[in-house]
Amino acid sequence: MYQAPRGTSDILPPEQKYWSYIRHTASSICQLYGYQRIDTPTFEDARLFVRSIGESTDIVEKEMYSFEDKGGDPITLRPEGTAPVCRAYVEHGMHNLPQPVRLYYMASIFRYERPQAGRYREHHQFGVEALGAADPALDAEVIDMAWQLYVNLGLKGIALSLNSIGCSNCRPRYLEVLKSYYTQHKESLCPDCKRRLGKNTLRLLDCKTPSCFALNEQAPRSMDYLCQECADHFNQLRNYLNLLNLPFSLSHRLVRGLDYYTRTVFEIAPEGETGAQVAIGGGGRYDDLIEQLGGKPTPAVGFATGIERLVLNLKKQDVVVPALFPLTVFIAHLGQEARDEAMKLTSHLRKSGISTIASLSDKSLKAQLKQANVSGARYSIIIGEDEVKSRTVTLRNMAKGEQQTVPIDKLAEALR
RNA sequence: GUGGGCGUAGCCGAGCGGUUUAAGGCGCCAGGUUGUGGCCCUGGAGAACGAGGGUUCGAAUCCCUCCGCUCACCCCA
Repeated sequence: MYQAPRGTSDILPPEQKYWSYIRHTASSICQLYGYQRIDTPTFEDARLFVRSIGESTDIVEKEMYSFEDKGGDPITLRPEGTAPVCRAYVEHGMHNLPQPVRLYYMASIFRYERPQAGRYREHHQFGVEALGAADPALDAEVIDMAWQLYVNLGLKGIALSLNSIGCSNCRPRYLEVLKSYYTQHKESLCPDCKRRLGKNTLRLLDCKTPSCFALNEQAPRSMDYLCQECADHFNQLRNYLNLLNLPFSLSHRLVRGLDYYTRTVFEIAPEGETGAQVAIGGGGRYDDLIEQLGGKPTPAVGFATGIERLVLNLKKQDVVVPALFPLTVFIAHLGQEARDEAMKLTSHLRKSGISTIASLSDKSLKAQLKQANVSGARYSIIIGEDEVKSRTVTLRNMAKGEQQTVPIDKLAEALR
Protein backbone atom coordinates (compact mmCIF):
# COMPACT_ATOMS: atom_id res chain seq x y z
CA MET A 1 0.00 0.00 0.00
CA TYR A 2 1.21 3.47 -0.80
CA GLN A 3 1.76 6.03 1.90
CA ALA A 4 2.49 9.72 1.70
CA PRO A 5 6.29 10.13 1.73
CA ARG A 6 7.93 10.58 5.10
CA GLY A 7 7.55 14.04 6.46
CA THR A 8 4.63 14.90 4.19
CA SER A 9 0.98 14.73 4.99
CA ASP A 10 -2.46 14.94 3.49
CA ILE A 11 -4.50 17.83 4.73
CA LEU A 12 -7.89 16.17 5.02
CA PRO A 13 -11.26 17.92 4.95
CA PRO A 14 -11.68 18.13 8.75
CA GLU A 15 -8.37 20.03 8.92
CA GLN A 16 -9.18 22.44 6.16
CA LYS A 17 -11.07 24.92 8.25
CA TYR A 18 -7.86 25.79 10.08
CA TRP A 19 -5.99 26.29 6.85
CA SER A 20 -8.70 28.34 5.34
CA TYR A 21 -8.95 30.45 8.48
CA ILE A 22 -5.22 31.12 8.46
CA ARG A 23 -5.13 31.90 4.77
CA HIS A 24 -8.01 34.31 5.05
CA THR A 25 -6.65 36.01 8.14
CA ALA A 26 -3.24 36.37 6.53
CA SER A 27 -4.46 37.70 3.24
CA SER A 28 -6.78 40.21 4.86
CA ILE A 29 -3.85 41.54 6.88
CA CYS A 30 -1.83 41.81 3.70
CA GLN A 31 -4.62 43.78 2.13
CA LEU A 32 -4.71 46.13 5.13
CA TYR A 33 -0.99 46.71 4.97
CA GLY A 34 -0.87 47.09 1.21
CA TYR A 35 0.97 43.87 0.36
CA GLN A 36 0.34 42.08 -2.90
CA ARG A 37 0.50 38.40 -3.54
CA ILE A 38 3.29 36.80 -5.49
CA ASP A 39 3.66 33.14 -6.42
CA THR A 40 7.01 31.80 -7.46
CA PRO A 41 7.83 28.34 -8.84
CA THR A 42 8.00 25.35 -6.55
CA PHE A 43 11.52 24.65 -7.77
CA GLU A 44 14.39 26.91 -8.74
CA ASP A 45 17.95 26.78 -10.01
CA ALA A 46 19.81 25.14 -7.13
CA ARG A 47 22.49 27.83 -7.19
CA LEU A 48 19.97 30.48 -6.20
CA PHE A 49 19.67 28.89 -2.78
CA VAL A 50 23.32 28.03 -2.33
CA ARG A 51 24.27 31.65 -2.96
CA SER A 52 21.57 33.23 -0.87
CA ILE A 53 21.20 30.92 2.11
CA GLY A 54 24.91 30.25 2.46
CA GLU A 55 27.10 27.24 1.76
CA SER A 56 27.75 26.27 5.34
CA THR A 57 24.20 26.54 6.60
CA ASP A 58 22.36 23.36 7.56
CA ILE A 59 19.80 23.94 4.87
CA VAL A 60 22.35 23.90 2.09
CA GLU A 61 24.66 21.34 3.64
CA LYS A 62 22.11 18.63 4.23
CA GLU A 63 18.51 19.64 3.85
CA MET A 64 17.88 20.59 0.24
CA TYR A 65 15.82 18.46 -2.11
CA SER A 66 18.09 18.76 -5.12
CA PHE A 67 18.24 16.88 -8.38
CA GLU A 68 19.25 17.26 -11.97
CA ASP A 69 16.39 17.54 -14.39
CA LYS A 70 16.39 15.70 -17.70
CA GLY A 71 18.25 18.54 -19.33
CA GLY A 72 21.00 18.30 -16.75
CA ASP A 73 20.13 21.53 -14.95
CA PRO A 74 20.56 21.62 -11.17
CA ILE A 75 17.16 22.01 -9.54
CA THR A 76 16.16 22.47 -5.91
CA LEU A 77 12.71 22.34 -4.36
CA ARG A 78 12.23 25.67 -2.60
CA PRO A 79 13.64 25.36 0.95
CA GLU A 80 12.64 28.92 1.92
CA GLY A 81 10.65 31.76 0.48
CA THR A 82 12.81 34.87 0.45
CA ALA A 83 15.38 34.04 -2.21
CA PRO A 84 12.81 33.22 -4.90
CA VAL A 85 10.98 36.49 -4.23
CA CYS A 86 14.25 38.39 -4.54
CA ARG A 87 15.04 36.57 -7.75
CA ALA A 88 11.64 37.58 -9.11
CA TYR A 89 12.22 41.17 -7.97
CA VAL A 90 15.44 41.34 -9.94
CA GLU A 91 14.21 39.34 -12.92
CA HIS A 92 11.15 41.50 -13.43
CA GLY A 93 12.83 44.82 -12.83
CA MET A 94 10.72 45.64 -9.81
CA HIS A 95 13.23 48.30 -8.80
CA ASN A 96 11.37 50.42 -11.37
CA LEU A 97 8.20 50.23 -9.32
CA PRO A 98 7.52 52.65 -6.47
CA GLN A 99 9.69 51.49 -3.56
CA PRO A 100 9.34 49.66 -1.33
CA VAL A 101 7.64 46.80 -3.14
CA ARG A 102 5.44 44.97 -0.68
CA LEU A 103 4.80 41.31 -1.45
CA TYR A 104 3.44 38.23 0.25
CA TYR A 105 3.33 34.55 -0.52
CA MET A 106 1.93 31.28 0.73
CA ALA A 107 3.87 28.31 -0.47
CA SER A 108 5.15 24.83 0.17
CA ILE A 109 8.63 24.64 1.62
CA PHE A 110 10.79 21.52 1.31
CA ARG A 111 13.60 20.45 3.60
CA TYR A 112 15.04 16.98 3.88
CA GLU A 113 15.26 16.41 7.63
CA ARG A 114 13.94 14.01 10.22
CA PRO A 115 10.32 14.82 10.96
CA GLN A 116 9.11 15.44 14.46
CA ALA A 117 6.38 17.40 16.18
CA GLY A 118 5.94 20.61 14.24
CA ARG A 119 8.56 19.75 11.69
CA TYR A 120 8.00 18.27 8.28
CA ARG A 121 9.77 17.69 5.01
CA GLU A 122 7.10 19.57 3.20
CA HIS A 123 5.53 22.36 5.14
CA HIS A 124 3.80 25.61 4.29
CA GLN A 125 4.82 29.14 4.98
CA PHE A 126 3.06 32.42 4.78
CA GLY A 127 5.62 35.17 4.32
CA VAL A 128 5.95 38.82 3.44
CA GLU A 129 8.83 40.73 1.89
CA ALA A 130 9.20 44.51 1.70
CA LEU A 131 11.89 45.34 -0.80
CA GLY A 132 13.58 48.61 -1.61
CA ALA A 133 13.74 50.57 1.63
CA ALA A 134 16.14 50.60 4.56
CA ASP A 135 13.99 52.69 6.85
CA PRO A 136 13.52 51.05 10.26
CA ALA A 137 9.85 51.97 10.02
CA LEU A 138 9.60 49.22 7.46
CA ASP A 139 11.15 46.71 9.86
CA ALA A 140 8.58 47.81 12.39
CA GLU A 141 5.80 47.43 9.84
CA VAL A 142 6.80 43.88 9.05
CA ILE A 143 7.10 42.92 12.70
CA ASP A 144 3.79 44.60 13.39
CA MET A 145 2.19 42.55 10.63
CA ALA A 146 3.52 39.35 12.09
CA TRP A 147 2.29 40.30 15.51
CA GLN A 148 -1.09 41.36 14.20
CA LEU A 149 -1.47 38.07 12.36
CA TYR A 150 -1.11 36.12 15.58
CA VAL A 151 -3.41 38.48 17.43
CA ASN A 152 -6.07 38.30 14.73
CA LEU A 153 -5.82 34.53 14.64
CA GLY A 154 -6.63 34.55 18.33
CA LEU A 155 -3.33 33.21 19.62
CA LYS A 156 -2.43 34.22 23.15
CA GLY A 157 0.81 34.49 25.04
CA ILE A 158 3.22 34.96 22.19
CA ALA A 159 6.57 36.65 22.61
CA LEU A 160 8.78 38.60 20.26
CA SER A 161 12.57 38.28 20.44
CA LEU A 162 14.72 40.85 18.74
CA ASN A 163 18.36 41.35 17.89
CA SER A 164 20.57 43.24 15.46
CA ILE A 165 23.51 41.45 13.93
CA GLY A 166 25.01 44.44 12.12
CA CYS A 167 25.92 44.96 8.51
CA SER A 168 28.80 44.23 6.17
CA ASN A 169 30.71 47.14 7.74
CA CYS A 170 30.50 46.26 11.40
CA ARG A 171 29.87 42.56 11.42
CA PRO A 172 33.33 41.42 10.33
CA ARG A 173 34.85 43.08 13.37
CA TYR A 174 32.26 41.55 15.67
CA LEU A 175 32.86 38.14 14.17
CA GLU A 176 36.57 38.47 14.88
CA VAL A 177 35.91 39.31 18.49
CA LEU A 178 33.44 36.47 18.76
CA LYS A 179 35.80 34.03 17.14
CA SER A 180 38.67 34.89 19.41
CA TYR A 181 36.34 34.59 22.40
CA TYR A 182 35.32 31.08 21.43
CA THR A 183 38.84 30.16 20.47
CA GLN A 184 39.95 31.03 23.99
CA HIS A 185 37.33 28.63 25.32
CA LYS A 186 37.72 26.05 22.62
CA GLU A 187 38.24 23.26 25.13
CA SER A 188 34.77 23.60 26.61
CA LEU A 189 32.94 23.69 23.27
CA CYS A 190 30.83 20.79 22.10
CA PRO A 191 32.14 18.90 19.07
CA ASP A 192 29.61 20.51 16.75
CA CYS A 193 30.66 23.96 17.82
CA LYS A 194 34.32 23.16 17.42
CA ARG A 195 33.59 22.20 13.87
CA ARG A 196 31.47 25.30 13.23
CA LEU A 197 33.95 27.67 14.81
CA GLY A 198 35.84 28.30 11.62
CA LYS A 199 32.90 28.22 9.25
CA ASN A 200 29.92 29.91 10.84
CA THR A 201 30.90 31.53 14.10
CA LEU A 202 27.59 33.31 14.58
CA ARG A 203 25.77 30.04 14.84
CA LEU A 204 27.69 28.96 17.93
CA LEU A 205 25.62 31.52 19.77
CA ASP A 206 22.40 29.57 19.66
CA CYS A 207 23.87 26.17 20.46
CA LYS A 208 21.78 24.61 23.22
CA THR A 209 24.35 22.17 24.54
CA PRO A 210 24.60 22.93 28.28
CA SER A 211 28.35 23.45 28.20
CA CYS A 212 28.09 25.88 25.31
CA PHE A 213 25.03 27.54 26.74
CA ALA A 214 26.90 28.98 29.68
CA LEU A 215 29.63 30.16 27.38
CA ASN A 216 27.11 31.78 25.07
CA GLU A 217 25.63 33.86 27.83
CA GLN A 218 29.02 35.45 28.40
CA ALA A 219 29.85 35.83 24.73
CA PRO A 220 30.40 39.25 23.18
CA ARG A 221 27.12 40.71 21.95
CA SER A 222 26.56 41.90 18.42
CA MET A 223 24.53 44.83 19.76
CA ASP A 224 27.68 46.15 21.39
CA TYR A 225 29.64 46.13 18.16
CA LEU A 226 27.21 47.83 15.79
CA CYS A 227 28.51 50.67 13.66
CA GLN A 228 26.85 54.03 14.15
CA GLU A 229 24.39 53.52 11.29
CA CYS A 230 23.35 50.11 12.49
CA ALA A 231 23.05 51.29 16.06
CA ASP A 232 20.87 54.20 14.97
CA HIS A 233 18.75 51.89 12.87
CA PHE A 234 18.26 49.53 15.75
CA ASN A 235 17.43 52.32 18.17
CA GLN A 236 14.85 53.74 15.82
CA LEU A 237 13.31 50.35 15.29
CA ARG A 238 12.94 49.88 19.00
CA ASN A 239 11.37 53.29 19.30
CA TYR A 240 8.88 52.43 16.61
CA LEU A 241 8.03 49.15 18.26
CA ASN A 242 7.41 51.03 21.48
CA LEU A 243 5.22 53.51 19.62
CA LEU A 244 3.19 50.59 18.32
CA ASN A 245 3.00 49.05 21.79
CA LEU A 246 4.67 45.92 20.57
CA PRO A 247 6.40 44.22 23.48
CA PHE A 248 9.74 42.64 22.67
CA SER A 249 12.73 41.28 24.47
CA LEU A 250 16.28 41.62 23.27
CA SER A 251 18.00 38.34 22.66
CA HIS A 252 21.68 38.63 21.87
CA ARG A 253 21.85 34.96 20.97
CA LEU A 254 19.21 35.19 18.29
CA VAL A 255 21.07 34.98 14.98
CA ARG A 256 18.81 32.98 12.59
CA GLY A 257 20.01 30.15 10.45
CA LEU A 258 20.48 31.84 7.10
CA ASP A 259 23.51 33.81 6.01
CA TYR A 260 21.71 36.63 4.26
CA TYR A 261 20.42 38.44 7.30
CA THR A 262 21.75 41.87 8.21
CA ARG A 263 20.80 44.19 11.03
CA THR A 264 17.36 43.28 12.32
CA VAL A 265 16.56 39.67 13.15
CA PHE A 266 13.50 38.54 15.08
CA GLU A 267 11.58 35.49 16.09
CA ILE A 268 8.14 34.90 17.54
CA ALA A 269 7.24 31.95 19.75
CA PRO A 270 4.65 31.04 22.35
CA GLU A 271 5.81 32.24 25.77
CA GLY A 272 7.30 29.76 28.13
CA GLU A 273 7.74 27.09 25.49
CA THR A 274 11.04 25.34 25.53
CA GLY A 275 12.53 23.07 22.95
CA ALA A 276 13.88 23.72 19.55
CA GLN A 277 10.98 23.90 17.15
CA VAL A 278 8.56 26.17 18.93
CA ALA A 279 9.12 29.32 16.91
CA ILE A 280 6.00 30.03 14.90
CA GLY A 281 7.58 32.75 12.85
CA GLY A 282 10.71 34.72 12.23
CA GLY A 283 12.43 37.05 9.89
CA GLY A 284 14.72 39.96 9.51
CA ARG A 285 16.45 42.39 7.23
CA TYR A 286 18.59 41.27 4.29
CA ASP A 287 20.12 44.37 2.79
CA ASP A 288 22.78 42.67 0.68
CA LEU A 289 20.87 39.75 -0.75
CA ILE A 290 19.39 41.33 -3.85
CA GLU A 291 22.75 42.71 -4.89
CA GLN A 292 24.27 39.27 -4.34
CA LEU A 293 21.68 37.87 -6.69
CA GLY A 294 22.67 40.29 -9.42
CA GLY A 295 20.35 43.20 -8.72
CA LYS A 296 21.12 46.74 -7.74
CA PRO A 297 21.89 47.25 -4.06
CA THR A 298 18.44 46.99 -2.51
CA PRO A 299 17.72 46.86 1.20
CA ALA A 300 14.79 44.67 2.22
CA VAL A 301 13.10 43.07 5.17
CA GLY A 302 10.68 40.19 5.58
CA PHE A 303 9.23 37.51 7.76
CA ALA A 304 7.71 34.08 7.41
CA THR A 305 5.52 31.90 9.55
CA GLY A 306 4.93 28.17 9.44
CA ILE A 307 1.31 27.32 8.81
CA GLU A 308 1.49 23.83 10.30
CA ARG A 309 2.78 25.32 13.52
CA LEU A 310 0.01 27.86 13.53
CA VAL A 311 -2.54 25.08 13.19
CA LEU A 312 -0.82 23.25 16.02
CA ASN A 313 -1.02 26.29 18.27
CA LEU A 314 -4.59 27.11 17.33
CA LYS A 315 -5.56 23.61 18.40
CA LYS A 316 -3.44 23.72 21.53
CA GLN A 317 -5.15 26.92 22.57
CA ASP A 318 -8.60 25.65 21.56
CA VAL A 319 -9.15 28.60 19.27
CA VAL A 320 -12.54 28.25 17.65
CA VAL A 321 -12.30 28.65 13.91
CA PRO A 322 -15.26 29.16 11.60
CA ALA A 323 -16.74 26.10 9.93
CA LEU A 324 -16.22 25.69 6.25
CA PHE A 325 -18.88 25.61 3.54
CA PRO A 326 -21.99 24.64 5.44
CA LEU A 327 -24.36 22.81 3.12
CA THR A 328 -27.75 24.41 2.69
CA VAL A 329 -29.91 21.76 1.07
CA PHE A 330 -30.06 18.00 0.82
CA ILE A 331 -32.66 16.60 -1.56
CA ALA A 332 -34.30 13.27 -0.90
CA HIS A 333 -36.53 11.71 -3.49
CA LEU A 334 -38.88 8.77 -3.87
CA GLY A 335 -39.56 7.23 -7.26
CA GLN A 336 -38.12 7.82 -10.69
CA GLU A 337 -40.18 10.88 -11.52
CA ALA A 338 -39.19 12.47 -8.26
CA ARG A 339 -35.62 11.62 -8.95
CA ASP A 340 -35.75 13.43 -12.28
CA GLU A 341 -37.34 16.37 -10.56
CA ALA A 342 -34.62 16.33 -7.91
CA MET A 343 -31.98 16.37 -10.58
CA LYS A 344 -33.43 19.49 -12.18
CA LEU A 345 -34.05 21.15 -8.84
CA THR A 346 -30.49 20.52 -7.67
CA SER A 347 -29.13 22.18 -10.75
CA HIS A 348 -31.55 25.08 -10.36
CA LEU A 349 -30.67 25.69 -6.72
CA ARG A 350 -26.96 25.56 -7.42
CA LYS A 351 -27.36 28.11 -10.16
CA SER A 352 -29.16 30.30 -7.66
CA GLY A 353 -26.15 30.10 -5.38
CA ILE A 354 -27.64 27.68 -2.87
CA SER A 355 -25.34 24.83 -1.99
CA THR A 356 -27.16 21.62 -2.67
CA ILE A 357 -26.59 17.89 -2.74
CA ALA A 358 -29.13 15.32 -3.85
CA SER A 359 -29.33 11.74 -2.74
CA LEU A 360 -27.73 9.35 -5.19
CA SER A 361 -29.65 6.36 -3.98
CA ASP A 362 -33.19 5.06 -4.20
CA LYS A 363 -33.04 3.97 -0.60
CA SER A 364 -35.81 4.49 1.91
CA LEU A 365 -36.68 8.01 2.89
CA LYS A 366 -35.42 7.19 6.34
CA ALA A 367 -32.02 6.28 4.97
CA GLN A 368 -31.91 9.37 2.81
CA LEU A 369 -32.78 11.66 5.69
CA LYS A 370 -30.09 10.01 7.69
CA GLN A 371 -27.66 11.01 4.98
CA ALA A 372 -29.14 14.48 5.05
CA ASN A 373 -28.49 14.64 8.76
CA VAL A 374 -24.87 13.59 8.40
CA SER A 375 -24.34 15.99 5.52
CA GLY A 376 -24.97 18.87 7.89
CA ALA A 377 -27.45 20.47 5.51
CA ARG A 378 -29.67 23.09 7.10
CA TYR A 379 -32.68 21.99 5.05
CA SER A 380 -33.88 18.80 3.53
CA ILE A 381 -36.14 18.82 0.54
CA ILE A 382 -38.36 15.82 0.07
CA ILE A 383 -39.84 15.05 -3.31
CA GLY A 384 -42.21 12.14 -3.71
CA GLU A 385 -45.16 11.35 -5.91
CA ASP A 386 -47.45 13.84 -4.18
CA GLU A 387 -45.01 16.65 -4.62
CA VAL A 388 -44.37 15.82 -8.26
CA LYS A 389 -48.08 15.96 -8.94
CA SER A 390 -48.68 19.20 -7.12
CA ARG A 391 -45.49 20.91 -8.30
CA THR A 392 -44.40 21.40 -4.70
CA VAL A 393 -41.69 20.12 -2.39
CA THR A 394 -41.59 19.39 1.30
CA LEU A 395 -39.06 21.69 2.91
CA ARG A 396 -37.76 20.49 6.22
CA ASN A 397 -35.74 22.56 8.64
CA MET A 398 -33.34 20.02 10.09
CA ALA A 399 -32.49 21.81 13.30
CA LYS A 400 -36.09 22.61 14.20
CA GLY A 401 -37.59 19.46 12.81
CA GLU A 402 -40.37 21.49 11.22
CA GLN A 403 -41.49 21.19 7.65
CA GLN A 404 -43.83 22.82 5.20
CA THR A 405 -45.04 22.38 1.68
CA VAL A 406 -43.65 24.94 -0.73
CA PRO A 407 -44.50 25.44 -4.40
CA ILE A 408 -41.46 24.55 -6.40
CA ASP A 409 -41.17 27.97 -8.04
CA LYS A 410 -41.23 29.71 -4.64
CA LEU A 411 -38.50 27.54 -3.26
CA ALA A 412 -35.45 29.71 -3.89
CA GLU A 413 -37.33 32.50 -2.15
CA ALA A 414 -38.26 30.38 0.83
CA LEU A 415 -34.64 29.46 1.31
CA ARG A 416 -33.35 33.03 1.60
C1' G B 1 22.99 11.26 10.91
C1' U B 2 22.16 9.64 16.46
C1' G B 3 19.01 7.88 20.59
C1' G B 4 14.11 6.39 22.99
C1' G B 5 8.92 4.67 22.35
C1' C B 6 5.41 2.27 19.30
C1' G B 7 3.07 -0.77 15.02
C1' U B 8 -4.02 -5.29 16.39
C1' A B 9 -10.42 -3.56 11.27
C1' G B 10 -11.47 3.45 8.32
C1' C B 11 -10.45 5.53 13.59
C1' C B 12 -9.62 4.60 19.04
C1' G B 13 -8.30 0.31 21.54
C1' A B 14 -8.36 -4.80 24.92
C1' G B 15 -5.53 -9.09 24.59
C1' C B 16 1.04 -9.83 26.35
C1' G B 17 2.54 -18.05 24.86
C1' G B 18 -2.97 -22.29 24.81
C1' U B 19 -11.56 -22.18 24.94
C1' U B 20 -9.05 -15.89 20.34
C1' U B 21 -12.29 -19.72 14.33
C1' A B 22 -8.85 -11.75 18.00
C1' A B 23 -12.95 -8.11 22.96
C1' G B 24 -15.18 -3.38 23.18
C1' G B 25 -16.20 1.67 21.48
C1' C B 26 -16.71 5.18 17.27
C1' G B 27 -17.82 5.22 12.28
C1' C B 28 -20.26 2.44 8.17
C1' C B 29 -24.64 -0.66 6.30
C1' A B 30 -29.55 -2.72 7.28
C1' G B 31 -33.92 -3.27 10.23
C1' G B 32 -37.40 -1.64 14.61
C1' U B 33 -44.19 -2.29 8.93
C1' U B 34 -47.08 2.10 5.14
C1' G B 35 -42.91 8.75 2.68
C1' U B 36 -39.22 11.41 7.60
C1' G B 37 -33.07 12.32 10.32
C1' G B 38 -30.68 13.50 15.06
C1' C B 39 -31.79 9.61 20.95
C1' C B 40 -32.64 4.35 21.88
C1' C B 41 -32.80 -1.06 20.53
C1' U B 42 -31.45 -5.24 17.21
C1' G B 43 -28.57 -7.31 13.43
C1' G B 44 -24.56 -7.06 9.72
C1' A B 45 -20.06 -6.10 6.92
C1' G B 46 -14.97 -5.17 8.07
C1' A B 47 -8.37 -7.40 10.74
C1' A B 48 -5.09 -14.04 9.00
C1' C B 49 -2.73 -8.92 14.66
C1' G B 50 3.40 -3.83 9.82
C1' A B 51 6.70 -7.53 6.71
C1' G B 52 10.02 -11.68 6.71
C1' G B 53 12.52 -15.37 9.46
C1' G B 54 13.20 -18.15 14.05
C1' U B 55 11.92 -20.59 19.10
C1' U B 56 7.74 -23.86 20.64
C1' C B 57 3.29 -29.39 20.52
C1' G B 58 1.14 -24.34 20.12
C1' A B 59 2.58 -17.06 19.02
C1' A B 60 -0.96 -11.19 18.02
C1' U B 61 1.54 -12.63 22.50
C1' C B 62 9.03 -14.72 23.08
C1' C B 63 13.74 -13.75 19.82
C1' C B 64 16.12 -11.65 15.28
C1' U B 65 16.10 -8.67 10.83
C1' C B 66 13.76 -5.20 7.89
C1' C B 67 9.97 -1.50 7.02
C1' G B 68 6.91 2.25 8.90
C1' C B 69 5.15 5.77 12.53
C1' U B 70 6.39 8.82 16.58
C1' C B 71 9.27 11.67 20.14
C1' A B 72 13.96 13.83 21.21
C1' C B 73 19.01 15.73 19.59
C1' C B 74 21.29 18.71 15.49
C1' C B 75 18.59 22.70 13.03
C1' C B 76 14.65 25.19 11.55
C1' A B 77 8.65 27.32 10.33
